[in-house]
Amino acid sequence: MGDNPGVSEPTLDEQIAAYQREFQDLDPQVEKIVSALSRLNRRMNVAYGRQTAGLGISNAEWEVLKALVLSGAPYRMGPSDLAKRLGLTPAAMTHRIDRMVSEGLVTRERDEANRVRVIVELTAEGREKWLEAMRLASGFEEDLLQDLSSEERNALGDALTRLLRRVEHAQPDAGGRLSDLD
Amino acid sequence: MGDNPGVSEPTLDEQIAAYQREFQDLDPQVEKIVSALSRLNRRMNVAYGRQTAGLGISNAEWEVLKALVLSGAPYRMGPSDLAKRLGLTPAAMTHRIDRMVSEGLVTRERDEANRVRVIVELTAEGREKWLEAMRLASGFEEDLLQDLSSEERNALGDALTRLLRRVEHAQPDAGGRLSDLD
DNA sequence: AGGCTAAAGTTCGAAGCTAAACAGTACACG
DNA sequence: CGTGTACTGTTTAGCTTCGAACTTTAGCCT
Repeated sequence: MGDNPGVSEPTLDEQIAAYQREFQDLDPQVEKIVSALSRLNRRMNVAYGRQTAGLGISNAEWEVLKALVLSGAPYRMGPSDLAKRLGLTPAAMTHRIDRMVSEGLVTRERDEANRVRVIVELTAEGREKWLEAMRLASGFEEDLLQDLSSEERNALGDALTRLLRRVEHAQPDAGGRLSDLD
Repeated sequence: MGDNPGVSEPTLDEQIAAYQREFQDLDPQVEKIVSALSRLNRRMNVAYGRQTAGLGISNAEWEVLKALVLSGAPYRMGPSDLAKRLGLTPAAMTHRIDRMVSEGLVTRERDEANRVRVIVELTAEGREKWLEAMRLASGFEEDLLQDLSSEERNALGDALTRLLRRVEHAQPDAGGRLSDLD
């Protein structure tokens, strides 16, 4: 009895057809773009998750490593800045840092110049982990775009940045804590 | 003291420049696409979240409504099928359905033909909520793509579906519960 | 039939997150 | 100076999720 095809993974086109059946005022061209975007992003996150898991770090930890590396040498940030950057509450950041300190990926110390602040700093091991993850990720990304010519890549990048600009302008970040990592 | 620009929201280009500084083997064209994809997706999810919140439902609930509507009339699915569709464990599904039943969005009843199974069915109110959310979402999406010509939209949709096909082939869904909604 | 295996859904305990209350520190201003 | 105000990071309580054990039912196999 078990097999029930079509439930767990409808094709993109099937899905769009279903949407049109249920909601006529839908531009299939628009919906195709939006659905593909969403789906693509999710698959990619799964792929990243597997790669980082293979290195013994979680996706969450990888995000912290990325933020620290992107901040540039000497790879230091305060917990609140990290939290803003990752789109988390400071509370969540506290726990994440706890974990990462105990795993030797970062250190945490008080800022002697301003004793309210805490400095989270990447360790050599953390940097190494980031590098390994980065190698895997960039390989995967290169692979993903393999079918697109350089012109197509340019056009794609251009279209996406235009969409991004639009969504960023349209929404003045009312909530406060919206920006986050990629 | 407070203001610390550049920490909470680096420009896409700034970010890519930083990546290149730290990791030379990186194709900026590729990274631009990937970063824009990720960022764009996140902003869109935030926007969806606000819209559904305005309707009194959570993003999580909206996903369930979408899955049910997409399944077609009579808008019924089992909890496990829903869970697979949304990429959740059955345990999480149980609780979500509890909530939605108590809010009148769906009903839950045993399948008399096969008493192991449970049937989750959309209520009229649930369908109405879906419709309202859909109207908002499609308006937002139309707005988002406003700057792109029809040719550009076609090219974008085409490029994205090609990427999607590639990522779906490259990863044979080894984990089992990977597919989910958009 | 009688029992074995498989599957659906729920329940239980642990992990991670959020929002809100709570400290501790620095700076401004009377 | 000393007090008020703002800001940083941690703690606490509640919610959602996951992984795994458990219950109930269905179908198979001698």
